[in-house]
Amino acid sequence: MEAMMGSLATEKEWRKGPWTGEEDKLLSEYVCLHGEGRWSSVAQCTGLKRNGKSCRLRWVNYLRPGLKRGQLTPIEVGIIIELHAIFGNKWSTIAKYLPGRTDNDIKNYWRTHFEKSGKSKHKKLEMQKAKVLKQLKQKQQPQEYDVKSIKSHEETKNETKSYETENNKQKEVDFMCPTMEHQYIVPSMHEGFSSTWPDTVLGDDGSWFSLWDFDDEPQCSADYVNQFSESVVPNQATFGVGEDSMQNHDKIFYFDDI
DNA sequence: AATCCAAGCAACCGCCTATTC
DNA sequence: TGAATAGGCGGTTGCTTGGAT
Repeated sequence: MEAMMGSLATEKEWRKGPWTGEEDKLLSEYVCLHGEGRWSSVAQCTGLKRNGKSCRLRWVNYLRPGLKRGQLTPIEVGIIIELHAIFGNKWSTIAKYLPGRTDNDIKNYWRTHFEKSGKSKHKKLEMQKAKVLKQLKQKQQPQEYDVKSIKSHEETKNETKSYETENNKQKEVDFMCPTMEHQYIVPSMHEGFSSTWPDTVLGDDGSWFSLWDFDDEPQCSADYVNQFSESVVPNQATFGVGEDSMQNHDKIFYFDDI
């Protein structure tokens, strides 16, 4: 009876606004003990005055291990552009191909950089996006670079969804540890990439330009290309970083080609 | 130094779907 | 089978910060 009354009272007193360190600690401890899920029980078990949705969001977007902080790398941006052309505003789907980035991160980035126009700083990206979208529409068999493999991957996942929902343990593992497939699809996420590669994206002429207006000329070293190439397995989607750099791949996508 | 403004980000809201009873 | 509940997702809001004037 008391527990019930407490529960009812709690529902009317959900805390909102920024999370404190203490709240983060309580939530993290809860997840460590009970795993992800059962978010509505967090308040009961920990005394947190946060509702289940708020707890889940805080964990997924901020506390979850393995999250990446800081600016998106140019390759991540490229992946987002490509996947957005395929999936539209399916941020959570796109996020699955960018380990360490959340749907919220991607959504915020997209909104900041692509949904606002008129700023010269972003015009090249706008043009690049428009070009990608236009060309993808024109091609019935949009490549070689594998839109198809990504799509079939999603279909396969849908088919196995019922199995996964019956297997919560597996679901948790999938959630915490992106599949190997995903990791191969997004080689840019490998350690060291973001720190060694300048913040550039491919321009209309095939050359790289800086996203953040750095004065330094972007560099596309052979080491980088090799590192990139070696991390890609056959028959997986890959994302081009330059025409000269990756011609040895059977399935490759060049911005220039579309 | 003060003010304004845009970018970035965290968090909330509402809707939809899946699950449970 | 239908209602209730929980979880997931996309859209939106509001706060903070840093740069420009």
